[in-house]
Amino acid sequence: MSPGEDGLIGIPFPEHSNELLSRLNAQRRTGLLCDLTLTSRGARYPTHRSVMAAVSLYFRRLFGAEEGEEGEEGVGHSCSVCQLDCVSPDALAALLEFAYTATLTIRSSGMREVLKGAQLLGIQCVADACRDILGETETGEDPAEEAERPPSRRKQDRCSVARAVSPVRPVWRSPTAPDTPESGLLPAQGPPGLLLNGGSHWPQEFTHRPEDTPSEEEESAAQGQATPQLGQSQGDGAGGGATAGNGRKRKSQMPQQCPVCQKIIHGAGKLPRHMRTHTGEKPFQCSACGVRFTRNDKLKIHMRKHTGERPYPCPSCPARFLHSYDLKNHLSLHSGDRPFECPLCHKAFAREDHLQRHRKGHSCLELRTRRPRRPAGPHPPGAFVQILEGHGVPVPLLPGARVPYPELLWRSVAEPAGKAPEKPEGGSSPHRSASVTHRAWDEDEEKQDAAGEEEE
DNA sequence: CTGGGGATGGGGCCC
DNA sequence: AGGGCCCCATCCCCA
Repeated sequence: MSPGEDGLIGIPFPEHSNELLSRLNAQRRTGLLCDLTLTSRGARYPTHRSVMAAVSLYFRRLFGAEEGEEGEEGVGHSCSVCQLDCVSPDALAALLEFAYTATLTIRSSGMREVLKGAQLLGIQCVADACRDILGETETGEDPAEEAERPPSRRKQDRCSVARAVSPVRPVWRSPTAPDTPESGLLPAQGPPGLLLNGGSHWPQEFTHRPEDTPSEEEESAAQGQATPQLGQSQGDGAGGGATAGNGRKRKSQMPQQCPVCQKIIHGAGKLPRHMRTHTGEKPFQCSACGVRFTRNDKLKIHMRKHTGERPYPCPSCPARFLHSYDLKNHLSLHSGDRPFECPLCHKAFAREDHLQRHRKGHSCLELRTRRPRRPAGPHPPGAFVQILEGHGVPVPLLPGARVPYPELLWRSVAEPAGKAPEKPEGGSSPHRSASVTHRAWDEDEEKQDAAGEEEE
């Protein structure tokens, strides 16, 4: 195609932020490029000013990185060590870990210290998470501002203005004045809580994730709320009628938001289970081999290895399985069913994940020049986007391969209106997705046909 | 590259 | 409300 002058093309790299953070964390661990050392009661933590300023309102103020303060000479320019004895070493370590990994890993017993540290440093989402877990509510909430918050952006609630007023002042040391702790290096108005007076621009800014790109979780949450009747389709049509037919009728009540990742967890009592994915806690230990699990139902299945129990026998052969879904997969072998067809090369798979793998890899390089007019099999939504994603961007089309409306493809990538590939809309049961996806497919097909006819 | 088994995490139903 | 149990989707690993 001729990119020419018809506008900008935005190619998203979803992994970039993770990789960036990961590399920054590696730099922190090795001390590379660290220009700030935090200390607490003798413990020293090398870190990066820019990261701390990005995650902490306190440091942002301190370094003059707050919006509109660029002109000022932030105190941080002359400081390389920040003594934070008011925050316990463990809490400080946890907060730093959070800053560089977006995951807070702490013991329950240390929660209060972390909360205190998060309040002091103006790391509001952590403070909120700790408060949630501790069952506390933030004091001094301004009902007026609360009412102003758009209800659809709950995530921002986590980033509300820090109002915690702390009497504790961190102590600064500078290489030039190592022994003059409070030598005017503190922000004029002290700790972050004191600095703030309800500045309304701050909640938007203070977040750990890009604001404009809806997260997976948000999307799924939004989807769940917008179309609850679709969300229950999980057991409806999973290939071959594996379900007993009674179906799962409705979302369970009480969806809860994870204070760490903001994901909406559905089902009463499921949040603690989810939280263990963040904390890494594995309270369920196998008495036979000592392997630990985050969930007791997983331990129970694990125990089948020791007992030799394989409760899912294949009716057609002697095979027995540990899991019901293994049997389900296995049964498709007997039936010969291959309901998952690659829309590019039409190769069929018995398992959806195998199709996904096939499409993600480079195994499917054969682009059809013309699709069947009304495909019999299911076709995932955003198939064209996946053409691009499957082969990297930009697309190294095979010689002779023809893609009508290439700009359409680019636009699909640049403006992923429906977050195409990760999770096929409305689940992935082939029968269900067929009805959902045919529309998108047909639209594309019409355009494609039109283009094709033009060429002909 | 594909087939197959296993692991992990989320959701629904039930108690 | 919390937890047990089950099913599901997805990912990883190995042959």
